[in-house]
Amino acid sequence: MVSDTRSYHHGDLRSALVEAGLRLARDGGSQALGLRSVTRSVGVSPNAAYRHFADWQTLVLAVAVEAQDLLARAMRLRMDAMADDPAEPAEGAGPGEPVEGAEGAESVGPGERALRRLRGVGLGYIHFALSEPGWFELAILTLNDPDRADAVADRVAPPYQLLLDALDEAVDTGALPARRRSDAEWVCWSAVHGFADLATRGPLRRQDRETVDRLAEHVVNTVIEDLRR
Amino acid sequence: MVSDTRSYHHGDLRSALVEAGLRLARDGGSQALGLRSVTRSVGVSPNAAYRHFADWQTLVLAVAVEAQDLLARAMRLRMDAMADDPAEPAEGAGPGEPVEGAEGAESVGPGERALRRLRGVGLGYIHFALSEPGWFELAILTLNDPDRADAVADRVAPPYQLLLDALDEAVDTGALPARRRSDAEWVCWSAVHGFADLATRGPLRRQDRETVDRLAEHVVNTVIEDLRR
DNA sequence: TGTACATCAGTGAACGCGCGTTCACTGATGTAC
DNA sequence: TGTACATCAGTGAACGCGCGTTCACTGATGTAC
Repeated sequence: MVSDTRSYHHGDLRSALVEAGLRLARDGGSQALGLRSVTRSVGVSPNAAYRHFADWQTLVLAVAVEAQDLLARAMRLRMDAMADDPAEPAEGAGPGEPVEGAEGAESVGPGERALRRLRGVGLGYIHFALSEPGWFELAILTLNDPDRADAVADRVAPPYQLLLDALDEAVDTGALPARRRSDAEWVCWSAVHGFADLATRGPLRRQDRETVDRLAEHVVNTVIEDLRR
Repeated sequence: MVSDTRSYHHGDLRSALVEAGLRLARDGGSQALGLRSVTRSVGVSPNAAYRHFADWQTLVLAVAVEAQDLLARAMRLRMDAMADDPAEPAEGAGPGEPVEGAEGAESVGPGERALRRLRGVGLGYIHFALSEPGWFELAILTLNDPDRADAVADRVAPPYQLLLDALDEAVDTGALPARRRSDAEWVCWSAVHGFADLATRGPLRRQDRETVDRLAEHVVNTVIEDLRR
């Protein structure tokens, strides 16, 4: 994206490959991420990729990390939007507008804000999965190769970090009883991730968006409300 | 499995292929289910499969249905075992022994029984996923082909039916407030399925079994307990 | 009870395809003197 | 300021592989008369 001078040397092939991978995966998921299809999409010979990645898996991993960051970004947007206004922002997950103070413009307390951000974590996760199933699949992808997987597994996934932070914030503000904090992330993550999977690949996959959105809110609200008791 | 006379005609090639598929998928998941690998494993030429299946996807679907039944079977075993004894049965998911009245031999009320069976649904699902990840992957597999997927999607999945029944039973016995019944299956299924996915493919995948079991019980108990309020 | 013949359930060879990877290479870039 | 040369970042062709599927076939089975 830097050099427009199409020369023999590409300029920044590495980023170009990752970007192309992201573009392909958006429609076709991880399946679309062939080494040949990615290089073809950039307009470069297949083996050119080996100048920048040790092998095919490394390339896929690099794209997956990017997808994880996109997921985290979408979640953050949703969290911020919900903190200021409990009503859902107009449009889904992508790089959309944050919807400046729509109607309920009176400020809310820190506890309520924390709860809203916690809901935003879950709904952001789910809505990203629904809006960008290809990227979502990639973001949660784990490769089978035991050694390889650790390369990504060892970094704390940004989406996960957002959940942890939101839970801590909820405890700090008194919105969540401290005794309920322990292992709460697994209850939340399980419910939200499970719903996302059911809604994208599972039996809810063909339900109309409205029903799915309603159920998503029901699941997220139920889990969070119950956690507070 | 019927004819031992290894003749030119196989006898029951269809079942033999499905069984071989199950055997291969147990170790290698859906990835191991190639048309060639399955026929090879039976000792038959690749195209012989076309006498019994329209194409490769149909074969995979037949094996997936079988895996779904295995999952349901394991869940039923766990449900029955837990109904009589809240302690976990000695061994996991497979065709194990039901563990006849271990220690707490006094009978329990129908409400408590219903709750235990509901817990059994969740824990049976999770433990099957942990013990037989290959089969589990296949059981929840959905093919991308839009027309094709319906063939399996249209049947009510036995594991799902077990959940619905257990929830209804819990309401009937008064163990679960009727007002909480609506959409409860999605809360339960999301949490349990999500945990199973996190534990088999996700970040919990390398945790020791003990920790995972503890978390599994925590998640299942939390969701069910909270549902009762 | 025996024979002719249709049907069934497999075989063997080949199809085209796309994959990840390796090899020897060459054009472009930048640095030392 | 110009030239020699090492290094870098690509190319083009080929590798072996395994895949799902199709073709014409043949051996086995069972049924009608």
